[in-house]
Amino acid sequence: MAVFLSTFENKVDRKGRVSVPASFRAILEQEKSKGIILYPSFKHICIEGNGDERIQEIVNSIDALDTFSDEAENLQTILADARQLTIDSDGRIILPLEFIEYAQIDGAAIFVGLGKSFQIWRPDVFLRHRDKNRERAREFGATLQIIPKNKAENTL
Amino acid sequence: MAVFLSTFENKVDRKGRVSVPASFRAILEQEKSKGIILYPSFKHICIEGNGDERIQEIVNSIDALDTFSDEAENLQTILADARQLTIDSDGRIILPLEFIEYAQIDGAAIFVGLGKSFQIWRPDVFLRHRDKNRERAREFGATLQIIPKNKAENTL
DNA sequence: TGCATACCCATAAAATTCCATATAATCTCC
DNA sequence: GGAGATTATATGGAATTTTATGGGTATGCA
Repeated sequence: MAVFLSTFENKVDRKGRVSVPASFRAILEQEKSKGIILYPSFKHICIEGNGDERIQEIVNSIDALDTFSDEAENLQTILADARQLTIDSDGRIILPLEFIEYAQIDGAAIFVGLGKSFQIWRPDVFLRHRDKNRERAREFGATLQIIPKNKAENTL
Repeated sequence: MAVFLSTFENKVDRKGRVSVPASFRAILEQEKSKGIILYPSFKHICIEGNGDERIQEIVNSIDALDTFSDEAENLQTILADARQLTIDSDGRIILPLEFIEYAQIDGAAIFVGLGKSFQIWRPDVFLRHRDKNRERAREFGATLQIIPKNKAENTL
């Protein structure tokens, strides 16, 4: 399985266009993803990104829940806030204004690979976030649990 | 399968006409849906909408239930209150007066993608609803369980 | 006739496609 | 192994197409 890796900083022009890193595009293509799904992060001031199979998983999860439950509505919030964007022939997407505003992006954006997904940040905000994370990791020591393949579960 | 995603605000003119978002139209077309089916929401002050396919699922659900159960009656109410509307050559529908009144729509409407269905709201009412949902989702976001693709095959 | 609906057209804004170029990465042949 | 050639990537701008929306007109039914 190919994963989103590394970070790339690209420019965002006046129209909100930004190149998707070539290596990310290659992964999406391999997944046969028609486009790219973006939605605002719950936790951070950044945009979360996935191939479109992730959305299928969310829709299936909603179906498995009681239609009127709070859990179903929580997941529907993601769908309502998400946008499916097509990658143009030059490998670019247009960042919708609401995402540019939410992530405070202006002139440039950083794509951060997180394995199964990626994030898009305003560069200086991301650098501060990374520094904080590194410091915390040093403090507590990174105790990463590797989950056996057959027990892996997805959470947001 | 394509899903209804994102939110779009469109104007409602004096005749009650409103453009169906192009991406929603594309999904209905792909489903070969003859039109668009709307009915008032049980839970919220808004209109629920979907293509023929989803209605077929609701009909099948009713069949599977005890004819005299409360749940069957609820679902039958949906069918009784539902209207099938045609999308005109410009991609618009005419919102029936009873729905405009129920959802208190006046001048503009927001289409909200929820995966297999969507909702139509009065904009300011929806914004309040969304803020509430976002807050709750953020609270519980970390525990949202997404069903992995291979485990979701046998739902619905 | 009067109201509701379908159909047609015009236009402005937004999205998409196309083209050009500069820079970085890769290849090829000597 | 290295210089030049070739390809891929990122980026800017312009042209074209799609979408949203307002208005008008014909059609039909009560």
